[in-house]
Amino acid sequence: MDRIDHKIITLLAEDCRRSLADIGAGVNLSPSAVNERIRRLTASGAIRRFTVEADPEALGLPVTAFIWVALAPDSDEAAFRSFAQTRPEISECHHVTGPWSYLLKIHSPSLAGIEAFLSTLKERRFLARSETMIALSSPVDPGFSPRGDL
Amino acid sequence: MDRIDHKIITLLAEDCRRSLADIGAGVNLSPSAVNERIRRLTASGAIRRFTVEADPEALGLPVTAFIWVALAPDSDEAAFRSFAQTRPEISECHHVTGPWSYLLKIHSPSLAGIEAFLSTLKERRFLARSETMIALSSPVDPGFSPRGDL
DNA sequence: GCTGAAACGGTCATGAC
DNA sequence: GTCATGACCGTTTCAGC
Repeated sequence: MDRIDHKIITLLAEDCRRSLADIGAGVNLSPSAVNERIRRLTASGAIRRFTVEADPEALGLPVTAFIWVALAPDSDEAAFRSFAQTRPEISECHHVTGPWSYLLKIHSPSLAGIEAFLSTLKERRFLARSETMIALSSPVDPGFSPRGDL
Repeated sequence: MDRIDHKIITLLAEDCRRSLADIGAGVNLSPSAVNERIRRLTASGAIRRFTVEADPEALGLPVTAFIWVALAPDSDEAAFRSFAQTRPEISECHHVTGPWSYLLKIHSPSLAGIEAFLSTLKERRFLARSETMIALSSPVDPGFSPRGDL
């Protein structure tokens, strides 16, 4: 993972469809050398996946919400984590320091969808308490990259 | 934006390097028809960009932090927004409901980097107050897609 | 939106350093 | 071990329908 690998990842992040020749011109390497580096970066996990950033609104998900979750004392934390991984509306789930257990980022078609999601958390007895903040606008946002089939 | 466009975006999100023929097989369309749809989805902004998801740790950014920001009463909010857009360590910036003005997601090489970032916010007189939470682990996280040159 | 042909680009074997 | 060259072949692209 040297400076060249770094540059390659930056170039791919901007546009992962540029040709190996283009990238090679940017890092003074032949297409095949670039290809080999990309193969290694992908194999090592430095590049997780080639994907598209979509506009959540275009996908019918105009509401972005952040939910602070305090897990119920008797809840199964491993179960919560796998729950989070299987719900496509959760685009992020972080175990964080501070008074809350987890921070979730949710994409939803409507506020009613957020309410329904909170109901699900309650039904499954994960929640001790929670706090929800709605994103009004997002000057910087990676958007949405659907995991699974939505 | 019909069901087929939706499916195409989902398939591209999983792996945007699959061939038009592969995608076509998944949606019962010819490669050229798929290509035309992708072109339209990109032109309309439904697909923002073709990119790679990188592992922040591999890029030397093992620390993920969320910073709640309350803007100083006399601060220039437009300036804060463009500041946020130009700082590569900010991977998300959301204007949110609730007691705080903004939520930032930061990738940093170290805790010292977070401290330095907070100092910058103070120096620029953006901050009334802030609260920082460090991500301990992330069961669901899109990772990092470098904007700009880092 | 499909078909078919042409241009392009990714891939891999080979050889140099 | 890493990289460049060049030929092969799958893929994208575009014209015509």
